[in-house]
Amino acid sequence: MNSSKFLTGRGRERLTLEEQTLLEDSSSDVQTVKARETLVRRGEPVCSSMLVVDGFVCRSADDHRGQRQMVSLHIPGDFVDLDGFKLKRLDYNVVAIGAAKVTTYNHDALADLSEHRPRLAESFWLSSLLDAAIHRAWIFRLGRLEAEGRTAHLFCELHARLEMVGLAQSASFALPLTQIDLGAALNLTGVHTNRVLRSLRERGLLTFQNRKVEIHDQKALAQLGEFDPAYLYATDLITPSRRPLDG
Amino acid sequence: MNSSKFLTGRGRERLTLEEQTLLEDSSSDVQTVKARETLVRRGEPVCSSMLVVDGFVCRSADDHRGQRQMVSLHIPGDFVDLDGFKLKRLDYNVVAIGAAKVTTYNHDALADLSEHRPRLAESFWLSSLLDAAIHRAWIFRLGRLEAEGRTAHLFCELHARLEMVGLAQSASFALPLTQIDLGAALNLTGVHTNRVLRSLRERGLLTFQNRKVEIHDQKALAQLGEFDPAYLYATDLITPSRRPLDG
DNA sequence: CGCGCGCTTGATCAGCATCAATTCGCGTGG
DNA sequence: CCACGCGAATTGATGCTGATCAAGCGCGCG
Repeated sequence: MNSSKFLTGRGRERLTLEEQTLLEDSSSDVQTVKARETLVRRGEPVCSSMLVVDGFVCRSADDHRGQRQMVSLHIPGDFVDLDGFKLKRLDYNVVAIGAAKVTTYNHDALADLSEHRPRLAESFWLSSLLDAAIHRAWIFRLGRLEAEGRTAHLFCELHARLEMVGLAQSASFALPLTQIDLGAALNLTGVHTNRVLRSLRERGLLTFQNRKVEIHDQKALAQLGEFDPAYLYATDLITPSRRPLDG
Repeated sequence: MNSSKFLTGRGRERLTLEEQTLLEDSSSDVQTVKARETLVRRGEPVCSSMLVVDGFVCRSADDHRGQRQMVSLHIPGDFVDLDGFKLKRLDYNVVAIGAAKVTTYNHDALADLSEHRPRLAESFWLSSLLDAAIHRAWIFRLGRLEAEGRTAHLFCELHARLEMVGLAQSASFALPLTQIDLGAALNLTGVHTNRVLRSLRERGLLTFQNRKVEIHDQKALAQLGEFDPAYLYATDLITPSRRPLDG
């Protein structure tokens, strides 16, 4: 595997090779974490931030009865808790979904980098802005779509995001979530998630089996989920049409 | 009214007076906008960002049937669309709620400021991070709480945020939302919002009448809404216990 | 003074939760 | 090699939360 691979994503393609290398050199060795492992607990002070190298990691919050709400889902190339760099503690738990690989960046190193390399600081900010945009899409999804639409929308988002970092072959991708995990993201019970998936399968839109998604009718799926990928700012990020603070 | 008043909020109390003045000098004159006015439309290119000076402004996204989902609600001192500075277009509509006053910051001016004043750039980033944290609370609220809890949680959040900028007298504050607006934030119909408000009133928790909220039992309200204000990072922001990048 | 918007209340309906039971796949140990 | 155990998937029956439909009320404003 190309060693610079875990630096792509979230607009970091726009950094110069030197900047990418500088960033990568500040990261720790790659650590492998187990499925369902809680990596950081809500409220704890943090002094480093985590980048997903392989697999999926989510942020979640628990209600009074211990029920989990997934508040975001991160793919390779995503920082999971970059906000900890500025806020020094997290308002969510960080939990691995399936086995995953991560690297960590010490906050001292990040402070050093962002002080001397404004473009790196800028890319951190950009990453946070994309996070927020994705959060807004999740709010929209929970609020305005019903079960099938929510599910369709999430699959469209994941497909689009994975495609941006080269992890989706045309219309299929690996997704190591259980149906209950999916429900925790979509605010559905496991039982109902199962029924929705069956419906989507029977309608010829997609299959989700053996931790693998195959999208059979992307257009219909996007329509059902009212999915408009504009909020992922894909073209803006990958094509550096106009660089900020720089000619 | 103190002219520096509209600079407080979102951690900008931590800036030096000089930095606050510098920022304020970059803003346009205060503009008054009408109730329900759409200030920026989703997808349009933007070249300035807006700070709320007085009143309330929300971000919203519409579904296929034109139904609005409010994705965030901004109070005086909040930037509404600072992400437009980096992303150059918005993934949401900006809509005034009730009459409001705003100032705008030209993106060129912001670029200039953040280039020469890293602490200002940092405060912009921090503001984005708080936005994201609030988004996550909204996701949690929509996902894990039912109607009464959602409503309680939102009122707790608004009370806490308004208190941070000195706009809540102990347990009451102005809130120029209709019940339908509230429903658009909470994902409830106007009819059900009305029933929930009645229930909360009858239980002695709060009243919301004549665009004014009075909280009668804050503790019970917080418990019903499972509200933990940690995600607002209030103490961290107002008490500069440890300044980043600076002694 | 009447029109419209927001608030209020009642009746019915639908989406999804909940409860319950069975099956399937897979790793583990006898 | 097979019995066992456990988590995940699947399916059926029933109930609750909140949507929808409908109607009346209060009040500010043109």
